[in-house]
Amino acid sequence: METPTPPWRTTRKPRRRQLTQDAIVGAGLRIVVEEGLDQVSMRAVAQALDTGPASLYAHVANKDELLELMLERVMGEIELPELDASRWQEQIRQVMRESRRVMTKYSDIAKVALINIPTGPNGLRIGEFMFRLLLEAGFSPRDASLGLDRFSLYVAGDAYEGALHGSRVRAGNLSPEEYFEQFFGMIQAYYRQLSPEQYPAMAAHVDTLMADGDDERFEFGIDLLIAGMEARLRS
Amino acid sequence: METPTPPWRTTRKPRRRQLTQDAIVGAGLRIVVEEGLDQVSMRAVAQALDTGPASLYAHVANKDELLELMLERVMGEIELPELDASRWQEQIRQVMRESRRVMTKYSDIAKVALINIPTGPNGLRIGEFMFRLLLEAGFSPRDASLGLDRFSLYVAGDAYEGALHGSRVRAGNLSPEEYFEQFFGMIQAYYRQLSPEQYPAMAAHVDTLMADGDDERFEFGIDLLIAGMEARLRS
DNA sequence: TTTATTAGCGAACAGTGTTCGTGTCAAGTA
DNA sequence: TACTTGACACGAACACTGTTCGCTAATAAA
Repeated sequence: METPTPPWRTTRKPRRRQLTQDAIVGAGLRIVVEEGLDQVSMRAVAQALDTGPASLYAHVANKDELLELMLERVMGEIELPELDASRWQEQIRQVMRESRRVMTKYSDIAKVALINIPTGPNGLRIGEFMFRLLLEAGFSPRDASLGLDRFSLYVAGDAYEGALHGSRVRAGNLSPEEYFEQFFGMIQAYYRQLSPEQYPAMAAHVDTLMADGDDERFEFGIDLLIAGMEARLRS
Repeated sequence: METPTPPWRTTRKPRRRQLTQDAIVGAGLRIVVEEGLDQVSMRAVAQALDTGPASLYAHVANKDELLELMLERVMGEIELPELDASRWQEQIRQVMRESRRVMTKYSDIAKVALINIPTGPNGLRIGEFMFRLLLEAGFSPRDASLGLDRFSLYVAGDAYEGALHGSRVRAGNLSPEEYFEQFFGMIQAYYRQLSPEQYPAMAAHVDTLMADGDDERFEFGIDLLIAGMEARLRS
C-alpha cells in the first residue's frame, strides 16, 4: 500500500525513477540466484525494479545483452592467484575450480557462458591468466591457445550440466537429499532392469556408474585434461 | 487451395488422419535440420503434419519428451565399430568423432543431449560400447565409468558450441564463408585493439588464438582426454 | 445395434521478447 | 524567467510460445 499522492502536488509520481544498467543487471542476478535462469524474463526484472518491461530497453539492447552483462559481472567474482608457472598444473586446477564455484553460485548462468564466448574485461582477464600461465609453463602458443579453449569449454559445460540438477531441485520443491534419492534412485532402478544380454557391462556395474557425484566427476575431468597437457609438454 | 467438400458427403474431413509418434518425431527432425532447434515449436511440427498443436499431445507427453524422442532417433544413426580393446584409443576417438558428426548433422540437437542424460536404447547402446571398451582395455570400473561420463559431456558440449555457429549462419542468412569472415573478423579486430599492457599474452598471439577451426579444436580435446586416460592406465 | 473409448482439433489461457507512441520530467537556451 | 529540446519512462499492443479444456466424430467392444 502506497500513500496516496496529495492532489495539490503537481508531480504525480514522487520522483523520476533512476533506472541504471547496473540496477537492471543486479535485479537479473538476484532472480537467477533465487529462481533460476529461465525465470529471468524482462517482465520479472522490470517488476523487481517496480517498472514495466519496456523501460529496460533504454539501458539494455535486448535480453541477450542483459544476460551477457550478468555473466560479465559474475565472472568478476572469480579470484585469480598470483601467477607461478612452476606450479601450472595446480594453478590451472585452481582457476577451473574457482570458476565453477562462482558460476554454480549463480545457478544456471553457465548456460550463457556456453553460448556466448565471453568478450568482456572479466572474461578476458581470466583468459589472459590461463594463457600466460600455459605459455610460461613452456607450451607452444598453439597448444596454450587450444588448451585455454578446451578448458573453458569444459568448465562451462560441466557447470551447466551440474546446474541442471539444481534447477530440477528447485522445480520439484525438494531438498537436495530428496532429489538425490528420487532422481538417482529412479535412474538406478532403470539401469538395474537392463537386460544383461544387451548391456552386460553396464548391468554388471550399475553401482559404480552411479557412485560418484558432481564434484568427483569434475575433478576427474580436470585430471584427464591436465595429464593430457603434461603429455604434450614431454613430447 | 483445397477442393471444397461436396455437400452431399456426410463426412466433412476426407478421412481420419493417422497421426503417429514416429511421424511427429520425423517432422520435428525435418524442422531441426532445415531451421534449427528453436524453430521446433509444437505449432510448427503440427503445421508440418497439417494439423493443430493440440493433436500432438495424444502421442507425446510434452515438448521435452518430443525432443528426447528426436534425440533418441538421431543417436540411432551413430555407427559403432567392432569392439577391439587392443586399439581402444583409436576406437574411443572414432566413436566420439562419429557421434559429433551425426549430432552436427542435426543442427542444434546436441543441446538436448546436454540437458537430458540419454536413457533410450540408442543412448545406452553407445554407452555400453564405450564402457566395455574401457573395461576390456584394462581400466578399473570406476575409471571406465568416469571416463565414459566425461567423454559424453565433452562430445555434447563441443557439438552444442559448434552448432551455435551454425545457427548464427542461418539467422544471418550468410554463407559459411561470409560468416567466418564477418564473425571471426570482428572478434579478431576486437582482440587486436586489446591494450597490450592489460592483456599482453593474448595481444601478442591474436592470430594463434583464432587460427584453429572447430574440427581441430575438437581433435585437440580428444587428444587431451585420451592421453589423460593413458596416463591413468600406467599409474 | 448400441455403447464406450479415444484420436483429432478449435479455442483459449497465461506466459514470452520486443516495439510504438505518448507522456513527462530535467536540463539547456534565449 | 520562459521556452525548447531531448532523453527517459512506460501503457498498450503484437506476434509468438507450451499447454489445457471440451467438443466432435470415428472406431472398437458388447
